[in-house]
Amino acid sequence: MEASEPKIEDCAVPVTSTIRALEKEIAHPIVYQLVRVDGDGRLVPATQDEIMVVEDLLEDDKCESKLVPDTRQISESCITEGYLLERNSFQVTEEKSNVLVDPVPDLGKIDAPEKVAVHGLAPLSELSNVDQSVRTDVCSHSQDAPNEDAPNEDTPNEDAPSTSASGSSWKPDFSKLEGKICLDDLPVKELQETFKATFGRETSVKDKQWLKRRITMGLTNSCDFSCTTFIIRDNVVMKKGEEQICHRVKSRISADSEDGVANSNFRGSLSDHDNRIKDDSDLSGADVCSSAFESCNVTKDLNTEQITAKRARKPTKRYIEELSEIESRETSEKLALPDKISRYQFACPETHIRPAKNVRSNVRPLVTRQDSLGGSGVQIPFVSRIRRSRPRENFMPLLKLQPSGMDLATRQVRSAFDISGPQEDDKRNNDLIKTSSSPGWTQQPLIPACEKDEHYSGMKIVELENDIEVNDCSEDNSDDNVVTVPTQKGGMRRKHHRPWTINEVVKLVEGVARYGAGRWSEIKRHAFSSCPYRTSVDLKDKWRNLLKASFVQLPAEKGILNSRKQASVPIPAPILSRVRELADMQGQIPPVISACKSSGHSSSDRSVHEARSGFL
DNA sequence: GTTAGGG
DNA sequence: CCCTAAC
Repeated sequence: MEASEPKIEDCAVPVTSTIRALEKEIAHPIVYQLVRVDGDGRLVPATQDEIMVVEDLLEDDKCESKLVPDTRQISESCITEGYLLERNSFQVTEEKSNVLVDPVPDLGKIDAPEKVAVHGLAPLSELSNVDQSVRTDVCSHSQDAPNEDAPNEDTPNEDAPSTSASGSSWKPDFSKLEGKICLDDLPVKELQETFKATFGRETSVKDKQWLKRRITMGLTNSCDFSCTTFIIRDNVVMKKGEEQICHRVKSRISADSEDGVANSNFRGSLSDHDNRIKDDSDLSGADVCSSAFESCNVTKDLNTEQITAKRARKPTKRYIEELSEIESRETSEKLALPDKISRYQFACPETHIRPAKNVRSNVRPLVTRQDSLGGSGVQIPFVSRIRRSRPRENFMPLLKLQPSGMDLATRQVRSAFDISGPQEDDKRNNDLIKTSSSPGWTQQPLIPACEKDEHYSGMKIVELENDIEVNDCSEDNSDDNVVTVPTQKGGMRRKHHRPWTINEVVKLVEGVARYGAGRWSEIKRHAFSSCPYRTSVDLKDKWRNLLKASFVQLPAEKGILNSRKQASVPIPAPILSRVRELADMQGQIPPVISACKSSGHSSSDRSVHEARSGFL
């Protein structure tokens, strides 16, 4: 998708690693450097113009954040740690902590480097080694940091604004973290409190799972927290000393165990992606944190040794859809996406699906994804459950075939009598069948009077048969011209839905008898060479349906045809019997039904292939 | 390209 | 009939 686009930089994913001195008003400005990842992976320092562009973008972004109360929620989905900034003293404002990546370069301005406000976090494994004394310097979330020295633990931010995005002086309050806290044990209210302490804003979310995930993730992603002596394991916040096996635990963020709801869903829908599971033990912080970047080919400098297990199989569309459903369900609780956000999505052009690892961690780096399906290559916010198949290609012929307001049945009836019906190109045989379902008629099905089947001849045939019947048989013998001659429309019209005629059914059944079920190509070649509109898949499908119908109908095997008042073509019972017989021979009989078969056996041996089937 | 199966 | 995974 991406690669197919004529791009200048050969799929380079422009990523900024650092931006320099953009925040003049900040006490301790972040020192970034703006670079662009070149096609070969080199980091190209940004030009002055590019920096200007980014500055503007950041300005916009800041304004935007003020308008959007809960930008952080999005950013959390986008945040990707894994960057160890060069300086050990950096300041991250709320706005700046949002990772805002526009992964799809506007072709019009490819030279402009993509704006990336890097989350000021090193991998947790490293940050946790940071001396606490530098904590406030390292991780203050406030712009002016008035009380950066003493996060007041007695008054846990009761006056903190509900939306901290606009440069509030909120600081995380970890006073609650004295001792162990098991998030699982907390009631919703407590969780909400903890949420507030963690994020500095109120939440009305009652979903415990969601709260726990948010808190865990928030703490894990928080510099402040990681600078403490606490770690998180399995929804339990505990002192580092108490944690024995903390090595990989601290990286697991909130992994499966806590992620009850969502993860179980993932499990269900992902059961075929086995390697997911096996990755379980391999996960490390760097792996988790960098996985998103990894997908973006930015991992060159980052923990590349972790990048090993790749998913072997591409996920199915269904997987993507279900994933989207889960995500949308989660995000729907939070906020409506501002338009701006969509421009800042973090999505990896290389992968329209996220690696499974990302799913498992609660970092949700992809708000949107590349949708290569349907060949559009367009980036869409979510893969909603839209119609999967491509739109009907040639419905114009269909419209032509069904002119005016005449409904199908009427048209068919008319054509049955009126030779000069509008659809002369249609085989009248088709119309014969359809007639049986027409309103005015008794449900007498019209059986093709095939010479070989006396059974059919025994059936009562309605008046109009004689005419049509001939046609039907003619089709049976040499319908090629009729079928193959589509119409004056040019090219063969491939109707998207052409009801199966009895004749075709018979041919199919005979074909199955002759070549065996499953040899659809063979059957198509021989028996349906004159029916180009029946593909082998069609034959298979029809056979499947016949099979089903036959066993449904068999219990009440009247000699009559199914006189159900259905619009579909009723299949004569004898044919169904034969279907069943063939199915029996070919071992296609459902075990349940196989017991009660063999009763109508005799009635079905009328066809030419009866002898064959007999000795078979 | 074909087959099997789900939708 | 469409779509897709597997073969």
